[in-house]
Amino acid sequence: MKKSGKPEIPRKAIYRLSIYLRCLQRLKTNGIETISSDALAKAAGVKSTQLRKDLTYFGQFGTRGLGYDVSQLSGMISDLLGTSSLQPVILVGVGNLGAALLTYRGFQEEGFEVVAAFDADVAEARKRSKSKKIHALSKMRSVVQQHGIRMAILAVPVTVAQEVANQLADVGVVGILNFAPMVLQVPDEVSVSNVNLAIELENLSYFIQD
Amino acid sequence: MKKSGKPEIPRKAIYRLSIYLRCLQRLKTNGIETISSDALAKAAGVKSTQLRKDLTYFGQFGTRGLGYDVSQLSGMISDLLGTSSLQPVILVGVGNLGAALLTYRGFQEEGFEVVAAFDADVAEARKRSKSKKIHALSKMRSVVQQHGIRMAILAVPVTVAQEVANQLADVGVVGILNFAPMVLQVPDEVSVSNVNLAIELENLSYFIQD
DNA sequence: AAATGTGAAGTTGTTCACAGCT
DNA sequence: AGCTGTGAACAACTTCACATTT
Repeated sequence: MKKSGKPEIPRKAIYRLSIYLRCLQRLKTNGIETISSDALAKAAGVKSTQLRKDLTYFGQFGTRGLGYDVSQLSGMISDLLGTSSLQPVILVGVGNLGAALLTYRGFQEEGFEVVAAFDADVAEARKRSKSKKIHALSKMRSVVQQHGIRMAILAVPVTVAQEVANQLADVGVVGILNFAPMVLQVPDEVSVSNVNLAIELENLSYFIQD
Repeated sequence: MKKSGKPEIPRKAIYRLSIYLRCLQRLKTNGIETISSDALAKAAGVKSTQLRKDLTYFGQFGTRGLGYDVSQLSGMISDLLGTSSLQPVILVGVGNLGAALLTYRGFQEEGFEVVAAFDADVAEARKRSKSKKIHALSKMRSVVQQHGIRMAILAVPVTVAQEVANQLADVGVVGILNFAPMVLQVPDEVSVSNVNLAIELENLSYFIQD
């Protein structure tokens, strides 16, 4: 993963900010207006000093003696992360996993809209998903340009992942959430985040050994 | 995540060992018998010194001037990770995501077998998945005991995730791969690995800002 | 010559201790 | 009194430099 603009906030802090945001959103839903670093840290599963340090990387939002304004803080974090407005994304590869991700509501809930899906075999893909958004790979460029797409979810087989990643970079996608179990080679301006379910399980397997 | 037995290998090194294992398996399939730390590191997307350091945390497997024996090294790593024999796991929560994970072949390919799935509403779950493995939550204990299950994939709604996690811990599961977007509270002997797709996307969103 | 293994140096991330607001 | 903000100490991880083996 590469960072372009502000190199100052640690990668891990960014990750935790997303977690804080999730917690803050729940608090807001529950009508809670103010929260201390201690309570929020507990909800997020981190130490309170770490939470405060993470926040000071990009500003000062708290009131001493009182805590943080839930709604203000969640606004600041989502501004920073770039999710304060709905972001359009595409999904490439409508196999088992891809079809499931198309129906997954979690993305929409957190501010991402899957505006289109692509597959090498549109007919087959349509059998797996009732979604009307499925297009041939050749349509990628026009859809990306039309919607101003910057991010893609890549759920194609590992054998074609690199090739499709190249195409994505070529049509102007700069962020790839990669589900293929391999390390993608991409141009500098493209960031990749990897999700590998088998590796997660394997990891767990190590940690549960006596 | 908690570690019980060997505290000496860094968490991050364990994660990378899984990646190396994936690469080694591919090499083995392609009939390659020997590989240098440099080449393997490149395939895994890390520096070669890091790879060598990671390996020395649990032994010495290379031949100077030559490199590593692909098949021997992959054997050593999967022994360490505890995936050298097929591991039975259960899946809890057959909603959108859960149903998809049931059809996902990646787990089987990496040495995990989903032997049973559970849902609060078996009838509804059966509509989403043709799998014959779907049971009521109440059957968890007997299945876990019968198959000697130690790991579970948790894909239930966030509202019931903690409750189901408690049940899992109660019936003797010690490893949970958690897809619910929240921090689970579990007993010390239970390890949790979190996968949060929305957070991954959100993260990416930060890194692609100009 | 080619490649591994490793102590030491360097870097990054986390926690502490406490100063400073409200 | 309660809680945030932060420099400094600490811990974890990564990289370097090079000795060592085949």
